[in-house]
Amino acid sequence: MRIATYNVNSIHARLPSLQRWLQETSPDVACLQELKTPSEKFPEAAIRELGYGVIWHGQKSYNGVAILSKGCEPTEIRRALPGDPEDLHSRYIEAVVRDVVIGCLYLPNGNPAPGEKFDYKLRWLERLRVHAAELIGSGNAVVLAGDYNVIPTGNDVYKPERWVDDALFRVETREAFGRIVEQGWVDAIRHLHPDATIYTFWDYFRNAYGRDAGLRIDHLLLNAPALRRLKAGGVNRDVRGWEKPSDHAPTWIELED
DNA sequence: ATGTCCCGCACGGCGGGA
Repeated sequence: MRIATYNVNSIHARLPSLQRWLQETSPDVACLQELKTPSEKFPEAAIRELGYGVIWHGQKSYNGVAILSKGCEPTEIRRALPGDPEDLHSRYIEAVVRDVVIGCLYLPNGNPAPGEKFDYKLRWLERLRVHAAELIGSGNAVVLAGDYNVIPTGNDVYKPERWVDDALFRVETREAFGRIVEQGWVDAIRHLHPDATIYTFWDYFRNAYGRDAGLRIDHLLLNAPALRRLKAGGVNRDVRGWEKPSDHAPTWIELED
């Protein structure tokens, strides 16, 4: 069972690339972020034509998340991260696909930091910590996949010294992410490739992809039942080199059925 | 500081977000 996460940076702008990627790699589950569309304009038919069931939670202009599952419908559990009913950003959707609980998340960027946006990011990370604690021991295999907007360590960025004041790499951000991981979650890609340089994002500026000046910010966190089934994982980095790419590349893992 | 892409608004670039 292959599970992928892909920040598309607009589902409409990215539909040709998304279709090509789904056809070429055929993931069983695809978690999408940054749809940038109201729910009613989500291209449901185009997704279903490729053989995927789908649930989504859109928002005009910003954010937006979706879970696609090949050959079946995701069974929705929730479409908001608990803990703040006044937070209306579409940043979280959760479903069961076959026997795996999938949380699809788009964590706030948080820049500029410090500031209100950074405070919101840290509150969101704390809400995720509380919810992750509920999920981890639920008895199911659980995968929390998405754009975390967190660079976990200096090995996950091309020049860490340039990012120390950025909301993606500030100490507060890494510590908040660490408090989630220490519950017993495993960062699947780093677990499989402990010493490799792996990026999932290259910004559109200054030929970042051509220079391989990237960041690793798209993660799949696994609880123990999921980790026991982990076989492989990686990044479809060539997708970042396609015409009209997202600034992120799809990141995937394979679990035993 | 800059760079680029995408959105809405509303048809021409501009502001906001990343």
